[in-house]
Amino acid sequence: MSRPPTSRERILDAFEGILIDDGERAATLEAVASRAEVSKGGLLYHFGSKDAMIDGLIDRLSARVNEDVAQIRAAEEGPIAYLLRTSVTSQSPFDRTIMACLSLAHSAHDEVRSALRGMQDAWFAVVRENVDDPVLARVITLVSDGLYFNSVLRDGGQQISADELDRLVGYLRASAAARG
Amino acid sequence: MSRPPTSRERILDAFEGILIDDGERAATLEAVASRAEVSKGGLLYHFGSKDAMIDGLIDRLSARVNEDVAQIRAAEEGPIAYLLRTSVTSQSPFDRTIMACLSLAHSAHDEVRSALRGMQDAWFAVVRENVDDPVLARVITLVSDGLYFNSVLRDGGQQISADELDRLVGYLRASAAARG
DNA sequence: GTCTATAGATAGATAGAC
DNA sequence: GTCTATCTATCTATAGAC
Repeated sequence: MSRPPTSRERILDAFEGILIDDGERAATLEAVASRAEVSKGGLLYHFGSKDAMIDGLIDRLSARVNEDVAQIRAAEEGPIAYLLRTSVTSQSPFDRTIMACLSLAHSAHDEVRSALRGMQDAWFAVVRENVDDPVLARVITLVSDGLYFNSVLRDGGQQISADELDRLVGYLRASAAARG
Repeated sequence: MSRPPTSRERILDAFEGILIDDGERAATLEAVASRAEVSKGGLLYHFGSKDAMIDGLIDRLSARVNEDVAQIRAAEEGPIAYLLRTSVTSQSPFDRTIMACLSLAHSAHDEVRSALRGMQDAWFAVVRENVDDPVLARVITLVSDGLYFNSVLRDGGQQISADELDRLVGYLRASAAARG
């Protein structure tokens, strides 16, 4: 387990880091290579073009979505609580991949948006397995989306507090218990 | 009223259009100038730098937020319904300004994020004027944020349907009537 | 107030040595 | 598998004519 990361993984980590910290425009091949501590030529050996590097990030997102859905299903506190708590950015590898893809979503890259829609659809499906009322299920997934939206605009310190998140989770779980 | 738009306004419109259609990277001075049908030099007479153009967009956002908050307060169907219905992107000038600023929010530009946070805070304050329960008020504004989040990932055709939006509005208004 | 021309920096990508 | 050197295109911004 826990081998030292390959160059390929370090490059994707660096790409994510620059996208999160400084946005899409800053994520040049040179900047990514420098942060990953390889040369531009070295980077281009692993990803033959910038588009190929973006495809690599999309593949990583898809893999992590699948792991996440399995964890939502298995969560001890229940799927609603797990989904909402993990929607407040915690700097987990999965969160970082989501935020990085989000910063690419506005560009012409349709594949990134499509992968993020797939993530949303998977989340809605898991919630529906546990919430009969489709309107309430939509409210829950939209609150989750709203928490991600806020992560884009607010740093850790300005995010929703643990207390308020607890009350939010309690409110929506109670609604689900009462209505569906 | 309804004078022909000034060059300044046409430049901001073009800037928004490119940000929405093709993302931040496509919004070069040359592309904006071309879409606004002025030369690069002509653009730089009105906005001395790209940062100045972004500041112009932020000023436009702030002005339109103020108008919107007044309209939420005056809305006949009530503030909750008005806020949620206008959170589904309708291609109104205000929506376009929001989506354009959103595509800049991931970059280093802190002022853009700050202006968007101000918008969210103003919305939350208006909702709180009409919803006593702070948790429910937070749910409502997060659903609104979630709808904007979805607008980034989905075109008009894929967005939430009018029927589902009606059910959503009905559900949250009923919750507010029952609890606060 | 709008234009053309151009400077200076930096982008993505290729070639080829090691 | 990683590097340096280099090509070409494009970016932001300035200068100065009209």
